[in-house]
Amino acid sequence: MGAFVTLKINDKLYLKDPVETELGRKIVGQSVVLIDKMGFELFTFKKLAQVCDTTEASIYRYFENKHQLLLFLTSWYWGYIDFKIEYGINNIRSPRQRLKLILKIISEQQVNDLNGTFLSLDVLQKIIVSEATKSYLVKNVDDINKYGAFAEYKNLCTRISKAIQEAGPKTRYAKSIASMLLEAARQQQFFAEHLPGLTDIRRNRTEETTQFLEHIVFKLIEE
Amino acid sequence: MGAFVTLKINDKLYLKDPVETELGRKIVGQSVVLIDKMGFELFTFKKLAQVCDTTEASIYRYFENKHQLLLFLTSWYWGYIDFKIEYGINNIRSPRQRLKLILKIISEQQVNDLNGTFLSLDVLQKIIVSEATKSYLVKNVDDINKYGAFAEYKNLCTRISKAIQEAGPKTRYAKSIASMLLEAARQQQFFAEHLPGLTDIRRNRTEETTQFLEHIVFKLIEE
DNA sequence: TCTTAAATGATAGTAATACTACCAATCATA
DNA sequence: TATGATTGGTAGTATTACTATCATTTAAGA
Repeated sequence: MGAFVTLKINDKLYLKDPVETELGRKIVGQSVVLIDKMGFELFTFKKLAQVCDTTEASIYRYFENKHQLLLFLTSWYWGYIDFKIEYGINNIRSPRQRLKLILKIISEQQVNDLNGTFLSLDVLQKIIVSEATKSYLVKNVDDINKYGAFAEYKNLCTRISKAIQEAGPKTRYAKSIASMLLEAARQQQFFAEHLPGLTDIRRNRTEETTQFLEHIVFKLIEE
Repeated sequence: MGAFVTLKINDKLYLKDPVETELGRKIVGQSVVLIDKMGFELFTFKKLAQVCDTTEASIYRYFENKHQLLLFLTSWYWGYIDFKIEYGINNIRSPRQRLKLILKIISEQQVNDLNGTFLSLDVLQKIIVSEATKSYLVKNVDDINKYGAFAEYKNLCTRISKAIQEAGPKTRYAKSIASMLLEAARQQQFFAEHLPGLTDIRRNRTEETTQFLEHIVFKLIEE
């Protein structure tokens, strides 16, 4: 896969499609590195312009502001994960096995299989862990939701919810369980790294997060 | 309870204890209202000074910056919740009933039983839902964690984790389950309000969140 | 009551942020 | 060769996030 993934992203998530141009891809690629380095709060378009050898004005031609860029990045990531799941579960018969694979994909360490693409998946995943919730925890969430800014995330959540229902048709609260798992995957990873007192998962042990998710999901589903 | 709750907060969470002075209490009380109104990103000390009829400089005498204020508010809230749980489960014999009460307290709509106090609990709870994760999702999380900024949250999490162990001694991943529940309580509430496609809980139905948490926790614990 | 220290007010100033506007230069294409 | 799209470069503005200084008020103790 990797090199030939081209995700179509909601065109409200940019002013001008960054994937289409050299500069656009550079902006997106470098933004991931920079946000990872300094955190979203200290990240600015001015600093991004410097590392891209371009100007602030040029970046503003692609994205209205840094929050829109964050929406773009998160949507891209969730779109990628959703694609990976779709591709992966395609030929798996057992609903329980499908669910297992889904949990693995949403919680495992992503290796950079995007050779030749404009962004490195492993760094993107790092910023997803610590910054993705900021994409929706904003005052104008309802406005940006209206034009479909969270479509990729919802798709993914719906897919997981369906997989839960297939593995356990009588399971209650399937949607809530799906979103809880999706959030928990990142959250427990963050806690393991920074607030270890809040989790049983150990640092740099993403496989333990997968195990945790499996453990709870198979107790929650009901046939 | 209410009127006589005096929580001792880590003194690294302020420059000068706001609870001690008239102005300090006004700052804290109004900050909650203002953050609720405009969201944490648009909230500034200048605007806060205006509604408090004071100056920016005076506010900076209490808090280093708005993030420290957020840490203060969240710590105060978790301290309060922890106190409420301690007080509530005191005379309950059954571990399962204790656990039930805990889930209720962390997920139910808080009524403002703090008459005569400087802040309104119901509004504080609203901002906890949408802003609390921002207290730890910052680049310098490790530094602020070192001086105990998250002590109240950890205490609460540990208490819940223990309650889980008491209700189900063989339960695995008790800490992770505790933090997951604590986060899910707010998260599902936020989704119900703003992104209903991600949850089974309906708007303004906090009792459904409680039911959801109960449903899953009693499937997860093992005797 | 006088004195002193603490708390607040008032004002000013600085560096950085988050943009917007404008025009010139380049580049691809018809 | 003309045209339009893309980018560069510069400038400017309002706001943010502070810090510093000094005057005034208030509270508390001798």
